[in-house]
Parts: sequence; structure tokens; C-alpha cells
Amino acid sequence: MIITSFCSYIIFTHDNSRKNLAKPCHLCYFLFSFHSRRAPSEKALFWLRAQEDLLEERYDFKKFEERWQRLWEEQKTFKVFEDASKPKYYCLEMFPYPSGRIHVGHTRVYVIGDVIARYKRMRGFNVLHPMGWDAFGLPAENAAIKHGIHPSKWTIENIAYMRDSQLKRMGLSYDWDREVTTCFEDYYRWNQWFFVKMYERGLAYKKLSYVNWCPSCSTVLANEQVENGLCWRCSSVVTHKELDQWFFKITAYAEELLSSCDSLTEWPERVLTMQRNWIGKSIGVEVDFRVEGSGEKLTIFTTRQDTLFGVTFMSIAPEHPMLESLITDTKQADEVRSFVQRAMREDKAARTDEKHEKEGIFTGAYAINPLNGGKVPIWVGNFVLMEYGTGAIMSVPAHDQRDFEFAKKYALPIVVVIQNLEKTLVPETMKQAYVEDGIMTNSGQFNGISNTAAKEKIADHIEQGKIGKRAVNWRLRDWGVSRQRYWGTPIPIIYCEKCGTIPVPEKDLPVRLPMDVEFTGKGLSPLAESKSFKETTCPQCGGSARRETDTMDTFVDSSWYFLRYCSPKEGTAPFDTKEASYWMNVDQYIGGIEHAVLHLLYARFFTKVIRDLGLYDGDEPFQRLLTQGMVVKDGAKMSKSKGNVVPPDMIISKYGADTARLFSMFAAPPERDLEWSDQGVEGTYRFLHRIWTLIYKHHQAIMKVKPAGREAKGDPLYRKTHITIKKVTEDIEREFHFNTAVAALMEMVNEMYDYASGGLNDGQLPVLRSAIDALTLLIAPFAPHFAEELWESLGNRNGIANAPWPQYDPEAVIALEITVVVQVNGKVRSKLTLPAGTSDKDIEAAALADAKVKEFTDNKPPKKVIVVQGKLVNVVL
RNA sequence: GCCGCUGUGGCGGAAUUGGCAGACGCAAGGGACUUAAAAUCCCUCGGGGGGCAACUCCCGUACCGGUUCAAUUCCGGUCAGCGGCACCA
Repeated sequence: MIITSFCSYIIFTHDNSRKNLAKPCHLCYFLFSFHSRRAPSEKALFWLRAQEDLLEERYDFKKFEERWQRLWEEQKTFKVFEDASKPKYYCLEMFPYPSGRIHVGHTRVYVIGDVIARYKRMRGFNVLHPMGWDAFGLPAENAAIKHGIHPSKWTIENIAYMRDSQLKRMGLSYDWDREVTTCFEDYYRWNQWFFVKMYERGLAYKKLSYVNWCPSCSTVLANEQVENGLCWRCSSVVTHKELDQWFFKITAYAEELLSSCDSLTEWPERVLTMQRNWIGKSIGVEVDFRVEGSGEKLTIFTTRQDTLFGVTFMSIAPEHPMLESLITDTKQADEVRSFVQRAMREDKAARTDEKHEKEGIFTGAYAINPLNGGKVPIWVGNFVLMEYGTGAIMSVPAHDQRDFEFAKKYALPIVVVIQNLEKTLVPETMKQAYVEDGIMTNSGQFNGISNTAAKEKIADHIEQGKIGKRAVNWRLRDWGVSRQRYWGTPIPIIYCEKCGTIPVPEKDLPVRLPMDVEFTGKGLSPLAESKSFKETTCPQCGGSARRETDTMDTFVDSSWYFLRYCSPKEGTAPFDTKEASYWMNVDQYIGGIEHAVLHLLYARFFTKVIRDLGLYDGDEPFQRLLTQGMVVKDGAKMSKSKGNVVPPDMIISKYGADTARLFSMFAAPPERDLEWSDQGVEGTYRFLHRIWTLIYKHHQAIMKVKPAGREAKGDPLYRKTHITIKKVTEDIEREFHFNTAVAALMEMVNEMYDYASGGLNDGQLPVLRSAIDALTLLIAPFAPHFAEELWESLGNRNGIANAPWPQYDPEAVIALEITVVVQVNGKVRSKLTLPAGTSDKDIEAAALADAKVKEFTDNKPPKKVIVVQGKLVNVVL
């Protein structure tokens, strides 16, 4: 005894990791053998192991959460390799920006992902569950300007804190060996590689254009990064600047990005709608209007070619290139020029606001309607956009509300070409444009047919007469990727006076971000001011040249990181094609709705480009998407500025990671907003205590018995156990309803308390044991440390993380008795308890014989009796 | 304006295929244990009425209407909130 207690002392203190518990540790073995002068007997070994099966009286998470985290890490429990013997499952949460401190609003998404990953692992999947850092970005650079810390130092310190003090303490089952950090050159060099490949294919190009400019971030923004005219990051009012910028030709994939939305059947409809709206496909025709008295043609785009006969004027954008030629030699030329100058001085955002006053001026020129030869005046309109369509529009006041108002304002004619069958339209008395369907009128050979039919016929006519063609217009613009900031991937381009624009050759990649730069926050970006970075030699002629000093939008980094996780150490390519084809697609992607357009659109685009580069054979990266709700507290989104943040470390210290996880899962279904409630956290903490106390109370007794099997079929707790296994499994499988899964576990625990309250006989102990086993397994994805500790105390030595998920016994969930609800005229009047399998006829008879039913039917014969199999009887009078 | 989503107790939320509305939890109230408190355990808990009581009746899922033996669930309309798109030709 002295020896063995000495051994257990060694196990608990010296080898706290309990690594090789199937055998005593070497030191114990040695000591034991030394004292007894023989190898330990089986009996003694069992005693050693039994030490492990002791259970603390009270649930004290502090005693084991860290230990399990360390064990998982040491044993590489979550490290994965390609394994053809198992089905693979790729579970991914959108990776975080390392902003410093996260709060429980951020950790919710990781817990959701972790529950899924742990569940799938127990279901026998080979689960890839990686984590990394979207590490480039403005806050790091702003910190550098404000506090004089280098962005690299700031970022790396934040990553260390978030990883070690926050995420790891949540017990998240990541394969940390696959950690990806986008600001490291082994990652961003591939951004540059993609850039060069895209440049070679004409998918990356530079052009001078009006771009969105955030004065506060002092950089350009993509269209997707402007929300209601404000910067997506800092909410400053976005202005416009004419700059020479790099673009990715996402519009080349517009058609596919739109049409393959239909294949994303496991994405929320909301996200798909937003993407479809954003891409914005308009189908119509382009029509050439000859300018009277000149050889020039003015091309317009319209989706309403059925109204072409009703055109009474045309409008062009102030920036339209034909403007000068239209107004030369006209008497109002100067007046038009001053109007145009005034319009162009106005800010784009203001000009394109709906409430902005629509103004125009007649140019003095006329165009000829190619369908009816009609002569229509050409106006300049401040509301016509050069970026959409052709920069020129036809105006049909009778059938377009905006044109109608413009015509009324400037006394332009109105011609009805689609007649309303219910109430004849008369231009003089019209109060608004008629935009419904109707019958063609005033439209030459097309009169009398419906306007919907006329659309096709007129489009045919235009194409046959070679006066235009069918055309498609997109709302989607090319993705502006140049950023005038330091902390991002340098754009790998060299400008040579002799050779022009030259991409950096592959062998010279990466173009490293220089570390010795100054952060003043004034003037140009640190790169543009760094001589040693800027000055270089031309890779073609060897002459002096200069580097592009803009960096790439950080959304480039996140557009392909999910592929990098498949082979994060790959040094010769962005990723290993074979590994990627094993792991991809991402089976489950989880992230916030704020990326419905931004990141999710860019990542889809990149995947298609990568496919066309021949590196990957899929069309879409994310099979199934879950957009989790935000975490709110005191009625507001959790945020530093609102002062309502709850850091996970605080909850972990007070209640433990398992409570934090369980509450996040229980308080609301994942896609809905979650109200953080301190009392709710207490409640889930109490629940874990309740389980612990129950198991502690019966620990010794149940350790002596084997779990019950099918022979216990008739036992109510056995039945509840299997109902719960079924319910929890189905709730997770069906739309990840973790809240109801946890509720089911609570119900089961309540029933276990009832079951054990009156003492347990020999038949009941095994049933309780099997209930405890099942409960421990079922709660493992939600509260993994808690489950591991209990699982070990129940005599299991291989950890619960890879233990098989329990199966329910279909026979056990069938009730022996059924409760039939009896209604009279649709109102519940009685309930009957009948043996399972009672025929409909017998159920009906029993219902009609019921005293309560007789009272309500007053012994009158029922008009009709409806019996729902084993559930309900409705007696209709 | 167009499109989408949501609306259930004091609160978070259940109700899976049209079949017992309010599971589970929080808060609240009452009780047990305790010198006391904490912890724990038990009971009550949508609204209104009747009964000494076991109990029982009526109303109730934003609002109005419809389909149905039966509607939180399906259909039509209204209102409110949230989100997306919007001078897009």
C-alpha cells in the first residue's frame, strides 16, 4: 500500500499529463518493482489505474481545463493527414483579424465551428479544422503611427495573445500545425504570384478612373467596401478621386458568379440574394441612334426596347466623350459647357443620390430614332452615369417615372406606346408614367401585340436591321485592389521608362515589404517614401526602374487562404493540388453576414481564377455556409466603443471554458442574434454542476456494473437515454440546432435525478451507468474538458475526442404506451393512455367511451370522428 | 419603390410533416435545510373567470379575413421591425 500510494503520488504530481495510463510511468514501474522485487501484478496495475477513476467531489474546472488543453496539444489530438480510409470533413470559420483583444461576440463563431468539428470527428470523419490570421490591415499601421510600434510587432504580439490567452483557453480543436499568417512572406509571396499570373492573363490591369477614396484611411476602396456612401471600416464619408489604379477583372466572371449561385443550395437564401443583387444582371439591347447632320452614332442601352417608339428625347452623361462634337457650332455651347462643369464639380456620391435634383440642358443636337425615323433632341442630364451602360440613355416619359418627371419639368413631349386595357392613357392627363404591361400602340408594325411579346420581336428587328444588338449590362464593377498603405502585400510590378510595365519575374518573388520605414501618418505611404524600396532595376533591360509602391487590398489575402490550409508548408506553389483535391471543398463555412458580398464574392472569384489556372478542379469553394448572428448585450452589438464587451478570458477564469461554450450554444440558434446574459451564464454553469454532482453521487456504484443493453428496453431512463441520443443527433444534423440539443440534455439530466431520487436497485444501476456514458459522449462537443475528465473517471483511457458517437436503439425509442389527445370540435377535452399499437378503431371506441367526451357530446352521435394514428382523436359534432 | 427575413409569456427561446401552444433555461414569488447567509433541493409561474377542494371554463402565437374536423404552421390582406438593392437606363 505504501508503494502504490507513492506511485499514485508520482502520477498526479510528477507526470501530471497522465500520458501512458495503460501502464504506470517508468518511474512508478521502477519503484514498484524495486520495492516488491517483482513486476507489478495485474491486480496492482488495476489499482494504479483505479486511482485515475477517482472523481473530485465538486466540479472544479480549474483543476483540469488547462490539463486537457495541454494533453490535446502534446498528443496532437487534432492533427490531421490525408486518410483515404475515412470520409473527410473540412470545417472552417472565417479567420480573424488580429486586432488585439477579442470578446465573446468573436468567439461565438469559433465555438459553433468547434462543436461541428468535434461532432463530426466523433462521427468518424477525418476532420480538417484549421485556424490562422488575416494579419495585414490598417489598424496595425494606425497603431504604428499613433504609438510608434512597428505594424509587424503589433500584429505578432496580438496574434500571440489571442492565440494563447484567448482561443486556446476556449478548448478549440484546431490543428495548430496548419496555422496560416497572411503577413508572413511565405504566404503573401503567393498573393504576388497570383497577381502576376492574373496580369499575364489580362485579369489584372491598370487604369485611370474615378475611384472611391476614404480620406480618413487615406486609401482607395473597392465598390464593395463602400456602404451607403461610407467606408466599411471607419464609416467616414467616401469621396471620389481620379487615380491610376490596379484592378482585378472580376467582371469577366460576372456571368458565372451569377449563374453558379444556383448551385449553392446549402447557402442561406439571403446571402445569395445579396450576391445576385450586387452582380446585377440586366438583359436588354444596345441601339445606335444616328446624330442628325453628322456621321456619328450615339449608342444607348435599354431593357425596355418595347418602348423605343415612345422615345421623345435622349440624355447623355456630362462626361460623355461625344459631348463636345455635339455642341460645336451651336449657339448654346457655352451654356452647356458651364452646366457640365457645374455637374462635374459636384461630388459623385451627392450626384448619384436619389434625392438629388435632376437637371438637364438641351445640347442643340438631334438624334434619329432608327425605328420610326423620328427626330429627338439630345440633352445632357446630371443623373446619367458614364459608368453604367453606354453613358447615354433614351427617354420614354410615358413609361418611365424618372423620364416622366424630367419631361414635365422641361415641357418635353409624351408619347404613349403601351396602352393600358383597363383605362386608356392620354398623355395630357397622365399623372405618372405607366410602367405596367399592355398592348403596343403607336409602334408601327408592332401595334396590337403585347409589349412582352414585342420585346423579343423588336430585339430581332434591331439585330436584323443591324441598328444594334442584344446586350447584357452588369452592376458589378471590376475590383480595385490598389491600396496606398504600407501594411499589405506589395504589388509585384516594376515600371521601366524603356520597357514599360513589367511584372516581377517568378524567381524574384517575393517582393519583400521593407521593415526600415517611417510611419508619420502624413503625406505618402511609407513605401512611396522609401527610396531603397522604390528604386530598382528593370528585369528586362537592367536599366534603372521604379517599383509600384501600392499594396494589395487585404481581401486578396482572404480570397484563397482556405486552399493554403490544405498544405500550409508548401514552398513551391500556393498549395499542393493533390492535397487540395482531397480536402476541398470546405464542407462547412461559418462567418458573419457582413461578408455576404465582400469576402464571399472575392473568394468565389479567386476560386474560379485558380481553377482556370489549372491548380484546382472545383468551381466553388464553400459547400455549405452558416452565417451566425451577432452577440448583443444591453440591446447593442458588443463593441469596444459601446463599452459592453465581455472578454472570453474573464468568463473562462470565473466559470471555465465549458460554461462559456455551452452558454453560447444554448442561448440562441446559431444564425440568430444572441443576447449575452450574465444570469444565463450562471444557469449553464449550474447545469454542469448538476451533472457532476449526479455522477459523483453514483460513481462508486456504477463503476461496479456494466452499462445496460437492449434487455433494459422497457426501462423509462433507458428509453429517455435513447430518445435523447436521437434528438441531439438530429438537432445537430438538421441545421445545427444546438440550443434544442442542449435543452434535450437538460431534460435528460432532470429525468436522471428523478430516476435516482428513490434509490436504485440492481436492475437500475446499469441503466443509470449507460445513461451517464451516453450523456458524457453527447455533451463532449459542447463541453469538451468536462466530458474528457468525466470520461476518464468512468474508466476510459483513450480520450473522448475520438470516441465514437453513441447510436440510438430504434426499438428503445418506441413507447410502450401512447398518450392520445381527445378533442371535441377541435378543443382538447381529454387524454387517454393506451398500449402502443392500439388500432385506430379501438382508439376511436375508447375516445367515444370516455366520460369527459360523453359530457361534451351530450350522448348525441358524432357527425365525424378523425383519428390520427397513435396521436389524436377529434370528435366532430 | 423593389426584393428578402422576422413578429410566440416579464426575458432568451421550443413546437421537426397542419394535430396537446409556451419544451429547456433565465428572472420572479413561495417553501425546505441553516443560528444566519451562500450553495442545494422542492413547489408556483401567459391572461381572465368559477369552485372549500380534486379541479374546471373562457380568451390567447402582431392585426384583419380565408381554407380545414383541426392553423404559431397553409393562403390573401394590413401593420411594425430588421437587412439588401435602388436616378441602373
